[in-house]
Amino acid sequence: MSAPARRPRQVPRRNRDTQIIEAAVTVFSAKGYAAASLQDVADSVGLLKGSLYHYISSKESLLFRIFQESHEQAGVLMAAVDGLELPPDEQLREFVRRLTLYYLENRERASLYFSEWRHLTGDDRETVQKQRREFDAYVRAMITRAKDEGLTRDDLDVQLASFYLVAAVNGVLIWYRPGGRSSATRIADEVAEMSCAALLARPRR
Amino acid sequence: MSAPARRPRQVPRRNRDTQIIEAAVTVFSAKGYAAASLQDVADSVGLLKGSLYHYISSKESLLFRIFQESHEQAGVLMAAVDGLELPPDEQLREFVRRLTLYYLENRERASLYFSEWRHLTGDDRETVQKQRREFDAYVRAMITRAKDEGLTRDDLDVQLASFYLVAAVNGVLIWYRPGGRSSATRIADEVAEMSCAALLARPRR
Amino acid sequence: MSAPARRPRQVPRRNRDTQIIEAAVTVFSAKGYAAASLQDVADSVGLLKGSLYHYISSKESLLFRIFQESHEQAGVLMAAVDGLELPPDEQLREFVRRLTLYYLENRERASLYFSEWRHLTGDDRETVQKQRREFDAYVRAMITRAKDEGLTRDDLDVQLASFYLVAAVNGVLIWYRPGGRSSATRIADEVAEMSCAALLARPRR
Amino acid sequence: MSAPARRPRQVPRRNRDTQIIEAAVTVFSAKGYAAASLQDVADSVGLLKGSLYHYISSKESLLFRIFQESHEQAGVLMAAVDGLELPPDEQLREFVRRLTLYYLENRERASLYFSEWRHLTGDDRETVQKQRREFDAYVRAMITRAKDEGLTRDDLDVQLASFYLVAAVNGVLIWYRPGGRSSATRIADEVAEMSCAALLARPRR
DNA sequence: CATGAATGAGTCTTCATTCAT
DNA sequence: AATGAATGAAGACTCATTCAT
Repeated sequence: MSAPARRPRQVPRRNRDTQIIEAAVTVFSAKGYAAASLQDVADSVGLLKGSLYHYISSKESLLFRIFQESHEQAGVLMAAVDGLELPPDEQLREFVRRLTLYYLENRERASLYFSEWRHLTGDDRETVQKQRREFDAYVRAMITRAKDEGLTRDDLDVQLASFYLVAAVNGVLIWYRPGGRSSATRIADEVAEMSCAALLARPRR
Repeated sequence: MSAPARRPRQVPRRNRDTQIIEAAVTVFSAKGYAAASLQDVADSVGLLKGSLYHYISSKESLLFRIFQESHEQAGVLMAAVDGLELPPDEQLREFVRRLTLYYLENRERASLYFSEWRHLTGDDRETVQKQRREFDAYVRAMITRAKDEGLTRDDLDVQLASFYLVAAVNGVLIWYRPGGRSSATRIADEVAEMSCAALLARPRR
Repeated sequence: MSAPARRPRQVPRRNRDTQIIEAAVTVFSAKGYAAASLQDVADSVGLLKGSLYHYISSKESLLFRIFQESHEQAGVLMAAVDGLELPPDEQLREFVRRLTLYYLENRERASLYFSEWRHLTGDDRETVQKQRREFDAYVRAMITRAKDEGLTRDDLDVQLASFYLVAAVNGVLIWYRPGGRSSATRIADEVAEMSCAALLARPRR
Repeated sequence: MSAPARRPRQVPRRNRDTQIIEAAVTVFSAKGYAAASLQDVADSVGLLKGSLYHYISSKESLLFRIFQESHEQAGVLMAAVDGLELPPDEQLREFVRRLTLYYLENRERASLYFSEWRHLTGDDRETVQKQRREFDAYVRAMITRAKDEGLTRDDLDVQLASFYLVAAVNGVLIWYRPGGRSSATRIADEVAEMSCAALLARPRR
């Protein structure tokens, strides 16, 4: 009794919030949002189910927060690529390369972003859809610029091409399994190469 | 007398089995397998929840049957493409075109196949994984042949390229929304064009 | 079409009724009445579940009919033993011997009789309870006679002794497993020997 | 202040766990495990069906826990009898007496133990079967010892006799109804007397 | 902050029973 | 007699969420 009140947790308390989000990313990504339970999340941060509600307001809000993080990171990536001020074809290659790398390093988060948006409702859903449209618009603009400069096939359907591009790059989330023969950089280079080849006119090399 | 006039029930009977599978495809695809309930399926075919069990043995088995249908259809498609006996590059183009068309016409079924396999367990899961590996092997073989005949970049990573290809084509399931400006054939042609461009060396055109 | 209408079943139709009861005895005895399903019974006679209702009016009635058969057989046994007109001690031994043999030969039926009466309701239940009381009365009368003739301990509690006897003999239903070292007759003799020793005063042997 | 006045909840709390087990013993014993529902159990402890799962992990596990308690109590009983270090014949009598008393005082629990083990599956079942074999082995050893010291009939079949003994004593669970003419001790004495008479050679009295 | 007990609605599944054919 | 589709009620179990302590 005389012992000074000690923090009983050995787990460093700093940033329970972050811990919870990370646990949720893992759990949701492993089982799918709908099939995952908050119990799983609570278990993996060493909290009781009920205690989670000190940090989140609902299961859905937890998902939303994960999405917001992904969105921010995508924003950073786009800004960084823009900052390079490259010509459209090189920008495209660089964008694909960086996006691929980002995916490889954040597979769980990114997978959630593309497969579980369905489970958001109301405003959360609209927010995310708007953000996704912004992302698409960015890609479309980039390709449009390339086309305007004659770097693509003349008859390229920009909308279709940008969808194709995004899906092809996202694909890495599905098929990549860590520990394969190719390094992340190698994969990113290859994906960028193929994506550029798909969209751009033959470079004179 | 020779053919007694059969009252065709006003309830569109005849193939409850098929009805149920189709309803399940729609429901699972709309809400996700885990979030969808058999209640939803039962409602949409006009049966009580419990009555479904005359036709299925479990929710998972229903998913599995949907998968098996998709698998069979994919088999038909691969056989048809093989039957054309085309050179590798043209075979690739034709394969992508047909697969895209198939996806566009069976969006729900095909989406399930790629996003809900996680919810299969035991033998069902293994069966599906084996089938998926067969599909991948088919694609890989096709690309390998193209590479062997010098139709691709010399340093193309076949494994990586085949993953990329499959994902890019699958992508159509994510972004295509019916009623858009482009016809299905147009889309299929474009997707095939981009996919070939991504993988094959520049043809002399 | 020209072939004469044949009985399609290879299973000899004669006595579906009996078949069903026998199947029910086996199924109920294997799983317990409550846990057994009519599906199981139907399967094991090669009928559909719904078709059973041509032969039975309810699951409970099926149980009741099994009980009635057991009751009749017990009646036959008691009558046969009575017919021997033995002195009480020998009658007791003979009764136990024959009852034991009957149990060994009708383990499933007899087990049901002692473990599943709970699931009868209303009149069925009362009927069976009355029959059981008759059986008890028979045993009690036999022991009373033995006591009256000084063949038992003087202070034997007849009621208690008859319960004990019945339970001890019934026990064979629990522990006997066919294929053991002892023959049925051997077991019956031993059980009779121990039962008589338990109840009767030491014979001068 | 030193001992803050705790409001003892009006709901008789304190050991929900124990309450639940006891309610289950009563309910399972009254209706049979298979026919009893957790609803019944929940009702009788004043909880919602789903809330039971804070305390149990499944219906079967609840049954298993009941069994484990019975097993422990049987262990205590055997140890106590062993502790008396009696000669085999007196040990047998004492064992039967105590076991009978235990049964009379724990009729529901003990009945479950003998009639519902069928509904355990997997490891639970094996555990219980092993425990039952241990119990049988104890009884067999006791009778073997008696036989070795010439206290039984020379040709006694020990295995058969021990089965008979156990069944005869268990019988009390079936026929005893509280409130009868005989006290528990009286019954226990009588059962012990009859059981010893059944197995042992006639003492010189 | 954290607990842990409790809720209430919902999920999949089973099954005795009915009935038109 | 037999089928097989359908019912309706119930059962075990799960889970997001709340709240007194």
